[in-house]
Amino acid sequence: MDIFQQTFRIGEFARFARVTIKMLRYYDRLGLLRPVAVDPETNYRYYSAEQLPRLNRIIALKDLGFSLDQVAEILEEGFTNEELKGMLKFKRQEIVKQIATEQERLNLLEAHLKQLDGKAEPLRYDVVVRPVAEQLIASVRRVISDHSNEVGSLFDTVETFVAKFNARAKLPPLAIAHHRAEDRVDAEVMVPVDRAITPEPPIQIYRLPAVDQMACVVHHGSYCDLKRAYEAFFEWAAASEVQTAGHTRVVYLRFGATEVGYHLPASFVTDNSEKYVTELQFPIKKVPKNDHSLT
Amino acid sequence: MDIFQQTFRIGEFARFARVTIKMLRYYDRLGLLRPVAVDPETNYRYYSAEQLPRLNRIIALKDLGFSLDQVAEILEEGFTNEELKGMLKFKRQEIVKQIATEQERLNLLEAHLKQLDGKAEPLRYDVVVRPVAEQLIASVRRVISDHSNEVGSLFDTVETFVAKFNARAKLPPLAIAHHRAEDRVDAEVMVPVDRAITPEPPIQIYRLPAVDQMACVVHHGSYCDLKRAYEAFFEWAAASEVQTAGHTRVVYLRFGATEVGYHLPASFVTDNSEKYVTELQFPIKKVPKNDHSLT
DNA sequence: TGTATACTCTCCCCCAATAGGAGAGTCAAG
DNA sequence: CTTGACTCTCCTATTGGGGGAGAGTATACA
Repeated sequence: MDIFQQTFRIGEFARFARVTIKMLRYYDRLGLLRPVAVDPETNYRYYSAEQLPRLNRIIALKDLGFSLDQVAEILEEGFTNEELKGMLKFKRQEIVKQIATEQERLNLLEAHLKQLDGKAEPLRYDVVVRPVAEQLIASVRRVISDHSNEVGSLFDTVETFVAKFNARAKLPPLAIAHHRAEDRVDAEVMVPVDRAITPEPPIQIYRLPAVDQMACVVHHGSYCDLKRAYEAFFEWAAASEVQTAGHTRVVYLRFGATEVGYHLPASFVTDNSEKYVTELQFPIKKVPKNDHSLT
Repeated sequence: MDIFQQTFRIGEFARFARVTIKMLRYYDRLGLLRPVAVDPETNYRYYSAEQLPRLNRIIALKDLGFSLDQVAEILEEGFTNEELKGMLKFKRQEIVKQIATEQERLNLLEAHLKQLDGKAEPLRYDVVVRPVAEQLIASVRRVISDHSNEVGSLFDTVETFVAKFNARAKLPPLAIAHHRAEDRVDAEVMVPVDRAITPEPPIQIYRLPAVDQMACVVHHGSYCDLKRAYEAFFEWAAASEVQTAGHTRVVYLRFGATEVGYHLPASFVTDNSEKYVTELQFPIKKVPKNDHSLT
């Protein structure tokens, strides 16, 4: 035994390197840092001081945010400096993105706090931001009286048309108010379809575009109270410093005496309104402003 | 069956809510969101549109960074608004801290990139920042000639003294250069002890303070090359925008013909220097500057 | 009425990077 | 020889689900 091959047992080595024993065993198992010797009888691991630089490199890379798999790869493959720089730059992108999400989360939280401020009772509405996929729809658009039940008959028209082709997709019907003025509203009602069927005026078939950032609020109860949901959204939007970026979609998840996705009955106006479930969807974008958080 | 109790199967409900089926089943298992009905024969889960607000609340809270356990707690316990605000503020602290760590990681990465820049061969040294615990040590301090081997005999003195009390802690010996001028250096050599023994001049016993942010560089090889490790650290420090904040500690992990933690032999100067392992420890602090990333 | 297809169920394993602990064996000192 | 500190392997748990197997179910269509 060369005296220079003198070695440490795992606990001592861990103390010197300021890592835990568990980590050393784990790195051994991964093949990241093998002990210089293992007693075949006792399975005791023996480490040498010369392994400290390698361990330090492992920890340095780990601290930079690389996974242990990636660390292993970097240590094994003899990457050139240029390749390494490429990886670091990629990692940097990831971290920047990560910080952005955290910042976003922080904004959400601040908005929530602001909304809570000065209110005694808990919030009734939760605004959730999610991407919404593109969907193929059949629609009809008309200027109607705001307080009539003409919307119901419009839905009836489209649903009947779609039913003829048996092309109803299992998604809820929705509506958009393109323009609103003095009790008149330019409304478009839409019914999802599962394939492109031939349109027949006034019914159109097209793809309702996907929205990446859609703020959604679910309202439960009569339509009379729907404005509360709108108010809740606008309050949230002000606190979150976002703007609407497109038409609001009103999604009818449950209405009248029927579930969404099925044919509308004539009894649309019977007042079972306390059971209605409606989702408001607002496409949003951030209010442009100077952001000091990232370079 | 009341027609208003009409329900969705899990797939349809998942589509409407834009969550995965797996998530719904998982939330069911956690008791976060139970289906309104489960067929006792088939175990099919049936959901109602009225559950969407609750699901949305779950998702909103999750998006704020709460764990599902916490979400469950918030939903079950009827927290007052004040309590909820407290929790949100606590969460905010956590996120701010999280962002700070990510920012720190980013700085590290930038430093690494800068260091890599313009160099062809891979880096020889890795700087690792870690906390170092307080340790009780026996030390002796003297102004000695820089190139003499007086350090060796100083260690010898202290180790011998400590050995008398059998108080040697299993940690490596270290040294600090308090002042250096023209081939003369005011050096203090230290040997860790595991209990307070009575000092005997010139030997002192005291607690070497803990350092929260210690930049560590391990050097492997002859002491002649140790300056390269210093250079590597200072380069890193410049790129990381940190300053040293205290005396540099030189930790002798392997030296001469002996491992650390044991008695120093007289053969200290025999040239087996290519096997030496030395760690330089630099207490650091961040360079104060305006930080726009956090309010 | 049979069948094809889409849907759902439970159960089990997987992810990353460890931490904690059980139960057994080992080392060093007194 | 004993005692206490150390080490070993193996198992479990963490978070928030994803993937898939194998079996059963609902529904539409012929």
